[in-house]
Amino acid sequence: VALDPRSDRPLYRQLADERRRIVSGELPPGSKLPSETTLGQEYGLAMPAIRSAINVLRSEGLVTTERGFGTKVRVQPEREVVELHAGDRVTARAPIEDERRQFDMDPGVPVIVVNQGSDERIYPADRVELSVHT
Amino acid sequence: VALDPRSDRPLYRQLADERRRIVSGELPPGSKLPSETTLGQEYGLAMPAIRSAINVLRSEGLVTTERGFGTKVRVQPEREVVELHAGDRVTARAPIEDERRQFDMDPGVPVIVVNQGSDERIYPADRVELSVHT
DNA sequence: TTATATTTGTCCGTATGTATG
DNA sequence: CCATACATACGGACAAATATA
Repeated sequence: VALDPRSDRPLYRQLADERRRIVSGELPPGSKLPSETTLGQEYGLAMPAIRSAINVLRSEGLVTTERGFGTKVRVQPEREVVELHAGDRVTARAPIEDERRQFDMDPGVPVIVVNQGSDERIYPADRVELSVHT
Repeated sequence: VALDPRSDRPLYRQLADERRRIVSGELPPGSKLPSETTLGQEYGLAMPAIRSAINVLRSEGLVTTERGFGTKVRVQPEREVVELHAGDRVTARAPIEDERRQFDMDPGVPVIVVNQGSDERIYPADRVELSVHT
């Protein structure tokens, strides 16, 4: 909780280290973070530093932010099991804006791309688990 | 190239639409973008808007930025083919900072997680292509 | 080697708009 | 209607890394 201004690490990255509390489950999915102004007062930082830290957590898919409401720990959706078949090739990447809109994806969530021959299927990575048939 | 200040879409997102030039290949991997100050003059925007637009492209894995040098179209590494086996389960997500450092990953690149039983393997998504054995 | 200019990184402060409750 | 909260955009300042002369 103590930020060190003399450290080489920028303050907003030190603040983003509070992700420990999310990863560990101390802050459960759906729980609300303090507002940006509150965080600014608590840590003695101005808006830009606070927003940069939250941006880091958002790009890591750990939190979601809604305008006029606030930032909360992201709730993961149910995963649908998708069977892979012989010859399938799988990659993943960040979606471009069109794909994020099309699939209504949260920031920080990748897409999984499955190719078979010339056929290509795209899935939001947080809504599927690919499984190799036994 | 024409930004519309009266549009509902924020200026930095309109500017990020220039990603077309990267996706289409008009700007090939490795090519350098104009500096932030140059872009600001060209589009009549101040630094924050320019930086926000570049942030979007960076989080989409389309460009990389080096301090003191500038921003260039990201060069994709070679992909190693990794064979999947019966019972493997595959997901993908954004890496947290520790993982990005550990694997020396560019911003905007996800990790692919392969589980088999209690065993878990993690790969940088831009350096592998998973393949289901025929 | 040294020095300088360029370029991005990291903060601050402020103002206005818009969505939510 | 009002208060709260985030989104967008402007401005400035200094530091650090890189490239160039």
